[in-house]
Amino acid sequence: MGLWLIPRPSKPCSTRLFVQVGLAMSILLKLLEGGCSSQVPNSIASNELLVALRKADMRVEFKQVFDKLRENKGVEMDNWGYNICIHAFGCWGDLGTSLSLYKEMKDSNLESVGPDLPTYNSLIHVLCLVGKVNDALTVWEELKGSGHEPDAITYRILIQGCCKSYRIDEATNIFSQMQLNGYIPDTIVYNSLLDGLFKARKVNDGCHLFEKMVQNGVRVSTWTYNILVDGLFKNGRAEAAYTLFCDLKKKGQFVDGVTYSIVVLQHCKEGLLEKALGLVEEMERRGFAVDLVTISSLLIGLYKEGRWDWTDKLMKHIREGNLVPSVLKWKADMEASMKTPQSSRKDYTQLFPSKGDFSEIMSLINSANSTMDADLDSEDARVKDDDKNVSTDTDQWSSSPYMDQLANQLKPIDHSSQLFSFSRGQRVQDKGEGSFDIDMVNTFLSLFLAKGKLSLACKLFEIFSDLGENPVSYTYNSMMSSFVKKGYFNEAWGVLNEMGEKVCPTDIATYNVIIQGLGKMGRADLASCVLDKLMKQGGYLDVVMYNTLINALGKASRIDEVNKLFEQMKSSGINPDVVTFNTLIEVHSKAGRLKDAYKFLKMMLDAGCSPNHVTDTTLDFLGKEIEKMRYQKASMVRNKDDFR
DNA sequence: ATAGGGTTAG
Repeated sequence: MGLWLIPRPSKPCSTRLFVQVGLAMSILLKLLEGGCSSQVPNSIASNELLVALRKADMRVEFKQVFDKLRENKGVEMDNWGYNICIHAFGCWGDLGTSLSLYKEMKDSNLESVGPDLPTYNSLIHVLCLVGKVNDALTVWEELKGSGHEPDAITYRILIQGCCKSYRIDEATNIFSQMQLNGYIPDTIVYNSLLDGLFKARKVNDGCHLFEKMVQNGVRVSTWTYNILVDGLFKNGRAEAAYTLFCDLKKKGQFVDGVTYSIVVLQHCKEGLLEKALGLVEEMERRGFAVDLVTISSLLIGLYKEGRWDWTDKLMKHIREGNLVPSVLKWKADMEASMKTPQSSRKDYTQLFPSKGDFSEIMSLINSANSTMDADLDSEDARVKDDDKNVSTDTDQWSSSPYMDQLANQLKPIDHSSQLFSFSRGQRVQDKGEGSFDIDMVNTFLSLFLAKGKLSLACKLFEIFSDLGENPVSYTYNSMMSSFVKKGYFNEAWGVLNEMGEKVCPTDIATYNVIIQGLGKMGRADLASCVLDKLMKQGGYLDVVMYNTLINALGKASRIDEVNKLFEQMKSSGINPDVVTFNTLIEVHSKAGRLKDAYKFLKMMLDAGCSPNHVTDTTLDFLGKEIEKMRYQKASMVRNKDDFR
């Protein structure tokens, strides 16, 4: 008892819910034990409980009930039960269990048990969640030809999966198919696609979709406007975004705490701290919660401008709740811990045992290799399976042979095949005072790192590791990124190593840092190697990844590859942004391809992408190069004249 | 179920 009464910090769930779910669970377990006379729970009761446990993110308890049910004392799992479990295990990253449950459903002797459309929807969802969007799409294709009609849920899951993995053209395509098949996309589907378009830097398409949404009479929500405001800001349309924000405020609708948070962040980024604080005061006045995310933006803004004294102002503004006081207390505690020289380790270089040179990267590449080989093996297996099906002609008809194949090729414990998932770090609300909350650690880490205070960052890392807190991928990524920036490659690979040992899920940012590191080490060859494997495994590239790669290749004077990658970027449905263009202009200027550099400048302006201060410095350089070139040409002409 | 912070360019 008591185990499930401890609230999981990841979701803002009420303690009451935990108590209720916990009670329900203890009753059900009692019934299953046969401890309560002859009462036997039915499947509906257990399914309801499983759903509740999943929603409350109570993994351990879910597994407990699941295991009990599987001991097969009285309750048979029905289709609904299977579908709930497939979905739940997938949500928690356990693709293996989901797939074996599917297999079990197929092999079941019970007439009433077998995969149905909800099963396939769950499986497709799970594949998308663990980042295997290619597999999800294959299953979907097979499903369409097997007599199963995809429903609105199938379409929603696929569109969301494609958007999150930057397969924006696929997403748009499925969106049209959905409408052709008579389904009217709802607010959620529109919002998902809208966000995907903005994240892929397709501002015009995004705005167009929004207009279409309004024209078609689809209900727009606060989320829609938040996506729009954020999307405009991030795509260089700050003025339009701010105007929209003000209009919405005037109308007094479609504004919430997140809307303010978005605008506050942008102000902080532009160094407009007073305006940001003014907005915080306003949101407080209007009763919107100033949460940890907003406070993080403010803290980073304040610190970058060196204005710690303004935290008093923060205190004044955010009276409600004890978030600011506890954040400040957190900061004080942290600073106190940093002063005490309890460290046995002398300096940060000893923090991460550097196991040397390229071996980690090579093993990374090798592991990518082996999973690729496994895929090839399974490809063979598939061919063989097909042969078998034809020759033996058993009644092994399946809605999705590919799904069966995925389930069959499964190893008992299969974490290796997972590339990276879309799950971001867990959000911690408020663990109480004096605790080192990972989100705060991450915020302060990036503060220190941004100021180049590596040793402070390492100290913090050390303190909270010693406290037994678990770093998340973000923590590792930002540490690695800073080491790479400073040229401490061994330390960076050390972090990568530690990350692997802690089985911390890698995300796309991890790969971004690796590529960045390889580029800085002058190993663009390895960078494109990593990229290659990534693509072959069905991984995806985001805007940052393309930009990092273009930079790495450019610095290595691999201009042809740069241009190839730029084409690939566009054809895969991702629009270049300011960073892309700035990088392209710089790289081409430095390579002496001044005409090309100019071409990209023109392309940038034509695309409606406004230059920023980085563009200015790059153009200065380009201008000087052009000047030099003219001078050289002129002197060449002079020389020729002299010769005559 | 869908949105906001902390990782890319000079």
